[in-house]
Amino acid sequence: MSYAYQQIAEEIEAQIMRGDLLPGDQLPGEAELASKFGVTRSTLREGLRQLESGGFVHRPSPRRLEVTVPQADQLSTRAARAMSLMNVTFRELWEVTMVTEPLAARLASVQGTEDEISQLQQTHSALVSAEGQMERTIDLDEQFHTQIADMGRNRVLGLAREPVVLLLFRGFSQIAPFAPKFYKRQIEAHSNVLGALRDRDADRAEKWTRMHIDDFWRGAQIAGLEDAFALAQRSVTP
Amino acid sequence: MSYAYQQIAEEIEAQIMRGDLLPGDQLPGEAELASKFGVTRSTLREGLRQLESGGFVHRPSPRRLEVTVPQADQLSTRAARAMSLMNVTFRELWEVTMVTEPLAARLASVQGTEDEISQLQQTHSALVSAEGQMERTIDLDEQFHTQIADMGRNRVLGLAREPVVLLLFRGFSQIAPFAPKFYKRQIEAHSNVLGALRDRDADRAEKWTRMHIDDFWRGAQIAGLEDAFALAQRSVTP
DNA sequence: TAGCGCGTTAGTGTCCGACACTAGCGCAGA
DNA sequence: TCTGCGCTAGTGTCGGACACTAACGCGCTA
Repeated sequence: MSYAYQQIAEEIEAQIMRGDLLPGDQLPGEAELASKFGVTRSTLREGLRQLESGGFVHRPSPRRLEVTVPQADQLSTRAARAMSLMNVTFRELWEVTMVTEPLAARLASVQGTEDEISQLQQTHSALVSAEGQMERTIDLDEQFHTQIADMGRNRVLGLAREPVVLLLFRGFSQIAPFAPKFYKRQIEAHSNVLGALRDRDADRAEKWTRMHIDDFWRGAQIAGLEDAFALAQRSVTP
Repeated sequence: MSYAYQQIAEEIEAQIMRGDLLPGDQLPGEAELASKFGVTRSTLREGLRQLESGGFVHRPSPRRLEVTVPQADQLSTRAARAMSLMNVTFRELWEVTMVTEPLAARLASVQGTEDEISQLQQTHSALVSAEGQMERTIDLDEQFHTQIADMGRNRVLGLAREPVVLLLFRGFSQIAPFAPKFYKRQIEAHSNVLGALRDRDADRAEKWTRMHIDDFWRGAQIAGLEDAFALAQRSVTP
């Protein structure tokens, strides 16, 4: 509140929240902004960095600074890292996932398009043929669930569940060695969820999802992970 | 990735995630850091601003820069503003709240201490005596639910629900004028939830919470808010 | 006339040096 | 030993500078 760079960031953020600046709007050059706020470019730039990392502005090209809506994946990554630093346990993650994913499935069964369902089928097929490959299985599992969440047309659910699921499913890498048959059970569960979605059967989709997540939990118990800390390791994205 | 200030922020953040830097650790002075990274103070400071706004470092005193875990309320505020900018609807918020709050109540009935229950009672009493005062009712309502969520000892749930509930309950200000009797119904519902928690009755606590949120939704329907956008207005915190 | 290539220019990322202000340390005095 | 004061180091801000390049406009050519 007291420092100039902070005031600048807050002021511009407030203008965005108020609607004075709309996503897509281009901001003036740094020199102009600096003189408008009565500070040096160095100071102004510190404020801009803060806004940038908050996701309120970004540079589509080096010469263009424009207002944006914070991106979902940026928020998810931040949240996941924060949770990891807070040493949240798999139990905490699981308890939440037990309510978000069944909801996602229910919504998807109502809102999902045929197109999305066949895309989901493709992801599922890829998962089937990845049996035994841990890293790939984790990625595809996460993708399967995220696709379902997207089908539900609920961005709030998307934001709330993404970091949680991200951290939880990473735990599969610690479960798989203890229970190799989990690959098969996972495939079977996904297959049942997919079928329910195809039939537009909300209750069945929800029920199978719940059982699926519950099964995951049994795996975590076998691996002794219940109260272990979940780690956010950045997966290599080449 | 390419700019120096960004590399610095990423490098330090990585050290924190990796555990090379632990929360509470003090960082060297800016001059020393700058020379360590081979950049000027100005450039280094831009990186620090980015870390600061990400919640990874903070200044307890102007002379001390230390590593921190991102604070929950900071993340919630960011998420709430992002959701608001994404023009999320009350329907989306409600659908998620319908699963988070009942879960919170269930966990609270198991994990909550007697002390916390009596604190909750106090919040409830304050709500009763605030009947008719909209702003105060909204604040106390949010506090009541947040206290329950905290009782559940699940930080993931806390992070996931906070921004959602924050935005949703603000909508009460648009419902109240249409349905003045909602004050009474809210008080009654809270009272029932409180009773269930006192009896450690998880099912009843969950059920009443669900009904309570559902009731809220009926109010939103009466006010025609179902697909209206939820706004994140910063409440004045003096 | 329309399309293309090239030079110019404005704007960004980074650097350098400087100064006021103050938190926190050490030292001197009681 | 405790208290008060000056000093120092470190932060926030300033002003100016320079290399590099994206974007614009201009003229040239077909």
